[in-house]
Amino acid sequence: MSMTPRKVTLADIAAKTGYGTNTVSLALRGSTRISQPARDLIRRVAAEMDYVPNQIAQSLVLNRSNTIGLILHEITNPVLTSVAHMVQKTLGKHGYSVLFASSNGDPEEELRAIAAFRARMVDGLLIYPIDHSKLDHLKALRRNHFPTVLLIHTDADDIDAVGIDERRGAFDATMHLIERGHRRIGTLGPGFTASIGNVGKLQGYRDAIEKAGLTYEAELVATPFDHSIAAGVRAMEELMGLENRPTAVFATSDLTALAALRWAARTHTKIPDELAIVGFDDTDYVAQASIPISSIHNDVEKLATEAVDRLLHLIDNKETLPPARSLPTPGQLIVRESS
Amino acid sequence: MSMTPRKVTLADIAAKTGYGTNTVSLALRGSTRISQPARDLIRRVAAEMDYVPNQIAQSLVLNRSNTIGLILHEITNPVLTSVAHMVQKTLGKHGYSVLFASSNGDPEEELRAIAAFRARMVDGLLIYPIDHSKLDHLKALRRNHFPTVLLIHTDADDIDAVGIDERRGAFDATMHLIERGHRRIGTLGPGFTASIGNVGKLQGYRDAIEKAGLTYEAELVATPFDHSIAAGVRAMEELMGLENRPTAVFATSDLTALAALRWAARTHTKIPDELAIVGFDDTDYVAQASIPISSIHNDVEKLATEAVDRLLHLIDNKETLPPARSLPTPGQLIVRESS
DNA sequence: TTGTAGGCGTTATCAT
DNA sequence: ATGATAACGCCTACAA
Repeated sequence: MSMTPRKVTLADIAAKTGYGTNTVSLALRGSTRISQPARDLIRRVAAEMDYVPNQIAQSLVLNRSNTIGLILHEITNPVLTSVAHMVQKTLGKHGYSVLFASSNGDPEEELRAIAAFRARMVDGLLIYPIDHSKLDHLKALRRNHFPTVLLIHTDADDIDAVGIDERRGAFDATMHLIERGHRRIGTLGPGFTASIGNVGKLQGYRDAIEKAGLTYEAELVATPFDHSIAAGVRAMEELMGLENRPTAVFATSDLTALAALRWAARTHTKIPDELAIVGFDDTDYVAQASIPISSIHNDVEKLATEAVDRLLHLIDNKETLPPARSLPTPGQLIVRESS
Repeated sequence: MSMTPRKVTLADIAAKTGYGTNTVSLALRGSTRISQPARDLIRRVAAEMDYVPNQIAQSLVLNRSNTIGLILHEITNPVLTSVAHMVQKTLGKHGYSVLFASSNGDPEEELRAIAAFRARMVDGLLIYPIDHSKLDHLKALRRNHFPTVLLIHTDADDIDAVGIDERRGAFDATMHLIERGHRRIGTLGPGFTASIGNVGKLQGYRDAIEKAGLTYEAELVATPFDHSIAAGVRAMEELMGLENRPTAVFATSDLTALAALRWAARTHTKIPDELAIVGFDDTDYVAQASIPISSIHNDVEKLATEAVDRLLHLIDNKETLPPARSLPTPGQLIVRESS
């Protein structure tokens, strides 16, 4: 009957060296209060015994877990994937671990994840919320001095946020199409369903349309029923089946941009002459598509490091609670052959 | 000077209700040892005070954190992203949280992540290791009765593993090309660099070549220098610049398959007549490419749930330490126009 | 320079 | 049915 070997604790080292646990604790943390020889001995023995401080015990007494929570509403999105990656990498350098959860577009799951993380004493939260217009539960966190940074852009001034300025990006993309002479421009979700309040891109599209003196028409807004290319193609069919079909389309994600391209290929529609396409996110897939697609490029690395910096700042100043700051990271339109 | 509100504890509820902390603890956990009225009262008060048990304190005393660690060597890979997503979702249902780290292809980082997670008392580890041939540090975890499941397939019999049978998949993909009449078949990394011992796909390719009585030639193995399509195209140029160029190519990832397709488009090479392509992973991107690409499809959901099940089983039986089991999940070749 | 006592929030054991 | 006490592993304050 084998037993799993118990982890070595401060007490074990104390017993072995003859010092008290607290001397050992101080020595390992390099306190000058402990004599040099004692420190050396203790450290050597600790290394020999393969001692690793129990962070759980540390957390309990220090009231700090060196862990932050990352909640994304969907991990399959390549941009959010990159964000997750950069966040973990950056926080790792600062000695933090990352608890990860995906809310799967379900507000209940989002709440559950927040509760679960708080119960685990996370020091702060980075969250890409499901509904960009329902932020009350997150603002409440801030009011309770719980360090929280949203990974979106928001106009709200009572919550910290670092994120892509989707409205602005959508505006730029649409305006670009208008400048290319298009007067009838469709847009392809997803993200347009009413239940999910992420209307930034739709707003930006509308802003551009109206600024150019064109009229916003609901029939020009198509919403794929899921995140597959197939669904995008189907939505595209609807859009292009209109009596007065658009000559250009702003796709709010690269996946839908590829869907538009796919539809064009199947129907032998010339890109960009008969149909212009602009995407969003600028992934490798659209940049290197059979016809390279124009897209809004976002600096994910910068976004992630700024969000992390902000979060760490909030953690270091959770008592004073610095004024909320919303930092939009502007995207940049990359023009390619598709427009 | 505002203070962050201290979290409510068992003691707070005890004070308010007049019971002892221990009675409160039992009542909240529904012990029948506590009278019905007392339980009701305590639960009501706890709810009113918005009590949430401190899992850190629980972890310390129960010697169990209800947290598992997930370490991937690269999160940008769409398959690993799906795995992460499914793992988190499945474990969430079982009440576990997920600590996530990406090792970025650096063995040191992998070790650091493992240490960091153990210090946080994770109950188990799911890991897609960097080097599939250097598993000693992971086998050591198992020997120490630390529940660990690899997310790869391995022939080793002293470590638990649930993962894609890459060798078999590569074999099937290559054999399919052979059956289509190809005699000179190239293969496109990445994953072939010597430093990273993930040679499963290369082995499978070689197995098929040799089984068919063809000869394995090093010049037919091209390795892109990074994970971009551009790098894949460059590697493809090398491959197709050979004096005796291949008529088919097995791309070990969908991204490189797209790169091959891209190269073909640029050089006006007919697919599949002048060049056949088979990819790996079967993402939406290749299925819906301008020419749909054949690929090895893997059931990520099944893989993730089986890995989680296995891990939970190991956690429940960490003392007895059930015999190691390596469960390959076979991929399925989906034939499309590219071959 | 080192040791002792107390506490972080919870659960388990043993009394009452 | 409920309470007191100790323990998990660590850190801080204070005493020696």
